Amino acid sequence: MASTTRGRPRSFDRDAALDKAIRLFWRRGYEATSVRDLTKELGIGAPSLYKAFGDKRQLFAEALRVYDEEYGGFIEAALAEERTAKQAAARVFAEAPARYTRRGLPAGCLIVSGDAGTPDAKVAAHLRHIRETKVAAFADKIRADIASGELPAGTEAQSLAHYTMSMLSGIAQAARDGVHRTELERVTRIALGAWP
Amino acid sequence: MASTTRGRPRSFDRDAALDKAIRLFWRRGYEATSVRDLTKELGIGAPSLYKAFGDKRQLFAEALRVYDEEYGGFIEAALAEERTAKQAAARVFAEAPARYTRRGLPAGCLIVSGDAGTPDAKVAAHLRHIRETKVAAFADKIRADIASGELPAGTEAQSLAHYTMSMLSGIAQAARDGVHRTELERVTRIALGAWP
DNA sequence: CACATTAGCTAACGACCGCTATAGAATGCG
DNA sequence: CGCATTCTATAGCGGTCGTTAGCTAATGTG
Repeated sequence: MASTTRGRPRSFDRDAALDKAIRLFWRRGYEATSVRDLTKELGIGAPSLYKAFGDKRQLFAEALRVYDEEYGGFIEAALAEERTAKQAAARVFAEAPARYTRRGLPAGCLIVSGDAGTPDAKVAAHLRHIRETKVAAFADKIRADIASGELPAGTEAQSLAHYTMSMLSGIAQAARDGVHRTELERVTRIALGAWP
Repeated sequence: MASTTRGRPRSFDRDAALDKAIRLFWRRGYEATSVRDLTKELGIGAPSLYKAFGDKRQLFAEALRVYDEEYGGFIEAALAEERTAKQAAARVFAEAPARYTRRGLPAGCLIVSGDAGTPDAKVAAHLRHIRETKVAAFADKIRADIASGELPAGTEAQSLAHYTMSMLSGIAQAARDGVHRTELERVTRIALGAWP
């Protein structure tokens, strides 16, 4: 019992459908993406969507998780792989403009703007939590560098982390407004100059 | 003809109602603010709202205009009143954290996030245009300082303007996430360090 | 007073929202 | 085959969206 393959098999590729949902949420945000939009884009009926993904909120949560792994996870990668916090910041600042303006993908960042204008408090809180987690991770790496003497003793870790992530939010928003990659790269080059 | 006071007089204060509408749009954005929300908050019926302000889009446009004069115009003021672009940036960076976290007012900035998540292309384009205008105004002042030798010859005016305004977008978003004024002030203090 | 003019109220329109009951189609198992 | 199980398609639920028609109320003008 609790067998694996009983009954009629699913007639669509769940992963491919999820990827399409990710792009739709990415482009329009949670609120402006309707279930009808999703069923149309995914090429499936509403009941199939609900069977496969739960409800709209659960689908969004899963989209967020996969987005963060596949598209938005470059921040965690930089924090993990670079030796110093400043090198991580430099790498994030170098990569973000391209990430936020990829051809064939929506501009900006789902985690920055996905909850924009939704009255759904749970969705907004979820995204805020993800953003806060990223700030905290950056602050941790900064603190480690302060402790090791890599960064000056007076450095305000939390504020420098907020600075860096706010800068990313800002250029993600600019990307949505149509600012080009090369210009965003000039902006982040300036931004790195504020680092101690 | 085209007389001033004919017919039944309006039973509510139009300016006060507009101010309430501004705050509602500011808090929730264009899309998430329904006409019903507005009529409830403004204490008037829907037909009165439509008579006094046109439709929802026109009301939003008027809210934007007045917001920019009363709440968001500190950027233009700084550009006009400060001698140098850097002094203007310093003033904007000093003022913005308080502006974005005023007690009794919504957090963040209507012009930054008012169009968030709306499928209404006209509304989005309108706000984008306002944002672009502000970037351009900043870039103009930077260019003047480059011409006068106040700023180094190699300074990228457009990018420095984008940097400054993206930083403001970023902290406006952070303010919406609940980051406090004092922390935002530390962030903008860091941000000013990137200026030449 | 009668009348034109303007505002307010009730109620509703058609369209869309997220979601689902119901019935039929496709599979594995016996 | 017959049957349980699982997915799909149609159609529609109750609710909200922005907006407005139709009527009443309140004003200035004659």
